[in-house]
Amino acid sequence: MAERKRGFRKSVPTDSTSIETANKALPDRIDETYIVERIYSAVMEHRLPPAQKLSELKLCEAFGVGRMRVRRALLLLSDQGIVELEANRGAFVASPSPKEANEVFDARMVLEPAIARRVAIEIPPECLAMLRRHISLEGEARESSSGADLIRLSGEFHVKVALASGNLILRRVIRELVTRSSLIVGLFGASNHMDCPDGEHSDLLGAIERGDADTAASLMFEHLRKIKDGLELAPPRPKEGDLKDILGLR
Amino acid sequence: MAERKRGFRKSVPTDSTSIETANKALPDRIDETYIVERIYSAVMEHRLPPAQKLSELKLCEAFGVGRMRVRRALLLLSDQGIVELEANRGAFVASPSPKEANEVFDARMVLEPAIARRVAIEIPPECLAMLRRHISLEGEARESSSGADLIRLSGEFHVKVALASGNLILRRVIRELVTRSSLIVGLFGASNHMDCPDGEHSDLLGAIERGDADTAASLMFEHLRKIKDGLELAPPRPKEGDLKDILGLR
DNA sequence: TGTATCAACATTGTTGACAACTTTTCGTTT
DNA sequence: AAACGAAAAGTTGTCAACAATGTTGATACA
Repeated sequence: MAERKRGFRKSVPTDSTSIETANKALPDRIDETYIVERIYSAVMEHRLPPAQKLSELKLCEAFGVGRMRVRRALLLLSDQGIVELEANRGAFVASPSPKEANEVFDARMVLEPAIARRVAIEIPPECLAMLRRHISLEGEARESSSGADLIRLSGEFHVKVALASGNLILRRVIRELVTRSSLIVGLFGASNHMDCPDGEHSDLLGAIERGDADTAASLMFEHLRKIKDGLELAPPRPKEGDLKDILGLR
Repeated sequence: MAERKRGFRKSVPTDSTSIETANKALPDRIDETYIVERIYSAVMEHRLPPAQKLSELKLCEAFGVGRMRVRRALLLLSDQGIVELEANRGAFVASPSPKEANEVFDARMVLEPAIARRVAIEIPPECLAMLRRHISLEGEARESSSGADLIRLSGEFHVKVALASGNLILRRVIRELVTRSSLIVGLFGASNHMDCPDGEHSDLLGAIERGDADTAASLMFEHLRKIKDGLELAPPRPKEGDLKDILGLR
């Protein structure tokens, strides 16, 4: 995760459990990481749609910082596949191709079961409690049918599972993939949008709780497979310059 | 891809700790990623030691670019834990604490067995061949006792295993961790430096080849554990402000 | 000799101006 | 009216000067 030591920042909410939901107190010193966090959150909550233009000027105004900070934040985001930088054209929220979408879920299906297994083997009690609380939050959001919250919470669950390993590197990796998944679901999510099917998080946590590593891993795998299968990734939609393909030439 | 090749390659002053070994052809347009790649390589080959200062000016001269490019590259590297930025003091090659070292190997021991398992289940023949060739290169380096090569090759093997999954995200994650491991081995590597014990890569590849996923995963795990156990992580060497601990105060 | 202080120097952080490029607008032509 | 092209406007990329901070070395003093 590389927490850089930037001078002395007092109370940057780099917090690790709650993932920066919304209007929080501004840190007294805004640096790249803060901007990155906010854009991360916006993407997770589907408030920033894929391909959305991210104008430097507007971001400068929004955050009240100079262009340099914004450009650095965008560079970091682009390195993580959340944003795409096009030379002389600017930054856009990433709009993953079906191929990339496949790659993201493929990676998740390799990595997350392993993390679930590890967490099932050894999890601190307070993390168990945290995950349980989180699931009940998901339930509430489902009841009150507050879609935005549910979307965010569904993704955050996976991040928190990774966090329960106590390893911030794992958390970082999963967070990146979950955020990209959020874009993917926004693009290819089927009409019957069952993002994270109801009881599955709960089942997974149950396996973790009783230390059943194999089951935890396999539940995680199946859970991800289900989400992926719920996507409509069929037509490898053209991305750029593939007009000939569309028209059947070539 | 490669458009035009202009011949304005700037002369490389080859500073004392030459980051530029000038083996490779320079791209006609140097961007952040190129600089990042070169520093990655230098770290992997132990040509850049931990805590080495990375002066902006020297990097500018070395790569023949403006300060902006260098600063962007350093930002990316710091985000990946390869470089540490200290406000108003500049960039230094990261010098992981024992705690961070633990975290890196911990993450690897979770992720890489899962990748090995996946690769064992399905690997393209040409990747098998590539891995086999790689191992024979390692053998040669071991014979001719060319230490630098062996160090680099040992790390690269793990990256290539990840690459054999066909998933570039996995490759990227592992590459980052392997590079950080390279720093860690440089710092904590025991006197009897058996970086990647002789036959283990070969054994692992054998399991992969015959599709024995469980064995592949467990060999990878044991392999990493052995490397980690070979480190001397015992005394949580102070990093900052822990002077009191050293002096027994507090 | 060793330590504290301060000034000169060196490096990094930031800002603003300008250049390069893209997009939009608008007038002209077919 | 549609298509084309050129000027205008807007955005991004680059650079250099300046400000802020850290480092070094010299001098004074105990």
